Amino acid sequence: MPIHNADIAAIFTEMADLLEIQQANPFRIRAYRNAARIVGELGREVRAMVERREDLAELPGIGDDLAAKMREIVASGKCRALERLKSELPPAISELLHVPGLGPKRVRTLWHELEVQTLEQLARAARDGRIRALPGFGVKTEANILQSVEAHLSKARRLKLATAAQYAESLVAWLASARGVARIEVAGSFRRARDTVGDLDILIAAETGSDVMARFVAYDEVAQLLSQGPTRASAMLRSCLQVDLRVVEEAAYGAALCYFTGSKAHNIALRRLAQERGLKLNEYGVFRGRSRIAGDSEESVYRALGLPWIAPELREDRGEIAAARAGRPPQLVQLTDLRGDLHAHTKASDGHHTLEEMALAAKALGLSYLAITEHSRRLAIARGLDPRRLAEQCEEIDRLNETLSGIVLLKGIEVDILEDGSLDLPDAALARLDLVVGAVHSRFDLPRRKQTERILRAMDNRHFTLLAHPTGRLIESRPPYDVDMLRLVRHAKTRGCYLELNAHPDRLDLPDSYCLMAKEEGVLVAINSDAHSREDFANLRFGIGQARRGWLAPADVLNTRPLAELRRLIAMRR
DNA sequence: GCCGTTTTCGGCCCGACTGTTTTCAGTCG
Repeated sequence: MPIHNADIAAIFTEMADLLEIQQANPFRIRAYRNAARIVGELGREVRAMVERREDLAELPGIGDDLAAKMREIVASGKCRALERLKSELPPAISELLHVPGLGPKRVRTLWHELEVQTLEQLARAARDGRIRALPGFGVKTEANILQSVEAHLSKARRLKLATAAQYAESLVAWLASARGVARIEVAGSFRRARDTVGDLDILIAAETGSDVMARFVAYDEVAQLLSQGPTRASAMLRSCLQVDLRVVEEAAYGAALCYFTGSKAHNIALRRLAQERGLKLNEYGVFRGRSRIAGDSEESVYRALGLPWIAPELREDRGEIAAARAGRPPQLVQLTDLRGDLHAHTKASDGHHTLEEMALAAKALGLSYLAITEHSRRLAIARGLDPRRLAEQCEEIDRLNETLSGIVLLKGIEVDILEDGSLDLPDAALARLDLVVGAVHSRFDLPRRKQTERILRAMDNRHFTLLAHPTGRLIESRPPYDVDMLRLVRHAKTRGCYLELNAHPDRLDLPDSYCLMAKEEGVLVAINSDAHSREDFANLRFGIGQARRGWLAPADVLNTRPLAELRRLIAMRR
């Protein structure tokens, strides 16, 4: 069985959970959690690194011990240390840790005193009223546990970023009109533009006497108030989205924004930096002794730590602090840097608007070119084009371009990459297009080597310009197909073609770590809407968010180029 | 378990809220 990074990360996470219940050294536990995160976010396959005999211990946060465990897992699929831990503890007990309100101490007590080892046993013990008698527990805790378990069994999932944005924007509008609110922002993973969001962290700067907390409680989408203090409150919305609200004074707003934006790993690294400088960093500011030396703005906080401001999308402790420290923080691409969009559909296939409607919508967004890329004939369900219909559309585009001003339509196609790596339309049909976007829409189940070679072969076609949604993932619903992305990226480099970052909120594909890989390998990425309607161009902002998470600068993005340069970049390989 | 121009040992981030307590432990972010 080939071992993927996610498998290794899962093993380390489980070890951390079990060690936590065993009340092991907390820093040892953190080392495992840290390692799980590092491996999970690593752009490269650990398996390949092992095969190439690279030194895993060179990864920050990975030492000799964890490197050896990773090699063991790659070689055998197992980790003896985990097997040993599992033999010392009930098999399913780590599930209990994931119940809100239960940490290692309580799980341990439940296990030792009541022999509770599974979620079902936990629910039964709560219903029987046996939990309230335990030391440190009470009637209320018991009721909370029961409710949490039942909610947990019905599983609240993470929301896609675009979905969370809808809930966030209406709640923010409601809160912003409260008395005495000076500033308000959604922090957390939402601000970092993660592709999914577990909860909303809303930060507010307000005068004393503001009624914002009361207004929050009165919000009509609040289903349940989970906790409420003078400065902090949590609620579950009817949409099953949890919202954490925090109110601070303006002088602390920057420090609090920094704190609640995270990530946790980034915050820990910042605090460590503060400590090195003899300072203390918390959500109220940067302190030297008892005096606050920074905190009203994020810039002031970073400055006090000797750093330039770091964009939220970078704050994952993936080297951004070192880069900032060295005076080389990446200049990140912005929505306004985009000059065009290289992937869109019209009524001709499965889109909803006409060529002209799409062109005018793109122009209204400030774009100066738009590639029309319908599906090809193989995708019959989307009314994919055959050579004849494609030729007709090309003529229509030529005619339309004569009347349009301020926007140029490019002739393209989203051609299916067939199972053998050939393209779904003959070369003669592709040759007259401005660009060819290739995409995998079938046989997601091919083994890694075959899937990789399929796409490599497609890139070998001299008309191939751009690989659409390169991993094929659908967020929260379909995993990526198994493919060697590094080989794809390097092949794209040698063949002079490019990768897409599909901005559709269900895709956000390339994922951030592969954006970084493309950047490092010198392959340009096109941030495309894959619009099927006029409204879909708005999704470009989510693509930009993912690109920024992947450290992409304007120069790393294909469609920041003016049209003439874009044509030159596309033509180079032909 | 990791890490290191102060260190190969001894550190490792910090505060709010809840529920259970009579001053604080546990959990969470």
